Amino acid sequence: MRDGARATGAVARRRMAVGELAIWRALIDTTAELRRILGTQLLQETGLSPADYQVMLALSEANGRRLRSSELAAAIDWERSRLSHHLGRMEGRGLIRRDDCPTDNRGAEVSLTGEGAEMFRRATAPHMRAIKKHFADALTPEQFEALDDILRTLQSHLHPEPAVAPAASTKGESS
Amino acid sequence: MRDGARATGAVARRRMAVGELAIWRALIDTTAELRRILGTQLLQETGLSPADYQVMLALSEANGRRLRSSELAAAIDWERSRLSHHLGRMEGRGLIRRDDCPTDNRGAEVSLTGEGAEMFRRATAPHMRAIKKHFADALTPEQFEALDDILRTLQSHLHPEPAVAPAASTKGESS
DNA sequence: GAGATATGATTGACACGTCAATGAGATGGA
DNA sequence: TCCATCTCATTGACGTGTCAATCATATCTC
Repeated sequence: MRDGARATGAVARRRMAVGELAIWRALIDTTAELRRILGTQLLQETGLSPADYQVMLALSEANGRRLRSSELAAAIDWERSRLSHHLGRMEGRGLIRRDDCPTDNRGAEVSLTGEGAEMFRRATAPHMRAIKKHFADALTPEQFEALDDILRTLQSHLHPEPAVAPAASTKGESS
Repeated sequence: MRDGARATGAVARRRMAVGELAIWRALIDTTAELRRILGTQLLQETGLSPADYQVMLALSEANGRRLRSSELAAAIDWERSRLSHHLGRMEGRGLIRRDDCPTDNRGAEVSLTGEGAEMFRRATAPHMRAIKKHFADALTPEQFEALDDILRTLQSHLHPEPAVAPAASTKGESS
């Protein structure tokens, strides 16, 4: 009786279990704490905020080490206005440059300055070490495997593949 | 050979594996996306931000439904100045009140207004449904169990228990 | 090629978070 | 009692994030 939904195709109408809610809260709290710890350490040791690092990582991995503003926004999944504000601040600090785009006069091409590239280079190793220390060192290979599986499951739940033949979805999400 | 550290007490000096870094990024990205989705929905459906909700949840669960400002900050793990700013905004919107504390003239006692309590009450069910829909419905009981284990492991790694007899730690963390 | 529309990017207003400084009251020792 | 010191809470400055509005250029259609 406790599970509520029993028939195979039944819509799961039961309320969320208290344990599930507790795990949700633990997930949010723990990841927030990890972000806070690593973000503070990154800023203090390297002068770069996590946002700076994300922008510079995308640029340093880009083809030709430069990206159109909107490509950069897509690469790191930011709103364009957020990126525009942030690039303005980073430009003011001399970390990045914005040049006119040769193929589209509306657009801008963003690239690291020499100083920015050097700062990013120096930030990488300490940041990796911090992730290892506070996150990776904690978990066993089995736990990594389980976490990988969980995250893939959550991602495919958030972004269900558009079925090739959209006849009968067994997900029960719609309706 | 692949694991690098073999001797039982050896300090793990190997670099983080690329797979571990990928899982770290997936963890950060996925939780950020979940927070964004749930936060947007909460705000649009109820007019409360996730921060509002957190404050109001702590107040509604508190003994006597009121808390000293610093107790509230501790309960939700916020800096006091952040809380002070946020309470100022919430007070302006009529969600909470600050009264003088009878036992300590420095302090303030925070409580929900009638309107605030009613807004929180109305926000609860939709928010729980959203967490269920986007998070809880995705995972199997086995995945919940694994996630619970992983989060507990991460927490105890972040906050190692001060050993009763602090003689020889086998953690290998220090020096 | 002229006008409607779409797109790339920026801006302004405002909510939010952090840090350092401050004010105001409690506390404890001479 | 008087003063140093601690704690509670707030404030101001500034960096950050979101939303709606804007501007300029590109593109599409006739």
